[in-house]
Amino acid sequence: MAFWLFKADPEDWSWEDQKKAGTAGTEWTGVRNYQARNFMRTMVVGELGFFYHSNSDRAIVGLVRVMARAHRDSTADNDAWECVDLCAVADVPKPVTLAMIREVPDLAAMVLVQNSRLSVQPVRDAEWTKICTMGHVKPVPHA
DNA sequence: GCCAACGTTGGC
DNA sequence: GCCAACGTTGGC
Repeated sequence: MAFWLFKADPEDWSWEDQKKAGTAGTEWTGVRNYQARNFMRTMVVGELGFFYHSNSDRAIVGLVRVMARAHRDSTADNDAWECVDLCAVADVPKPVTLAMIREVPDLAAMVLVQNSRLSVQPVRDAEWTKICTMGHVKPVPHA
């Protein structure tokens, strides 16, 4: 099971919006980048990801779970673009900011740090564990 | 609001 | 297939 990170501009789609959307899963629409799409294609139902607020917040604020494998993005005007379905699983009680992440040498290799432009990205196991600790996240079982 | 980094487009 | 020009993202 792999871990992921999903970026959202909170002005477009915030963690509050994700939580209000319920537990059935909502389409993670709008990705128009092949690298990000390809990562979504490899996702499996049950995998977990961080929900990251870009722009004004710049922090990991929640955990999400993959509820459906990649399928056509209904908001796209061609078949090239796909999305997975996600649902909110848990709050990060103490949001982990980008600034905090940058201060931790063990997290310097994170895609979040290395490539700020990629909106869907993998997270290494050790990075996942470290950030969960920093955020006071209670252990969430893999579904 | 600025700008660096990156991805995409299109001319050749 | 290369690369310059352009648009977008996102950190600051």
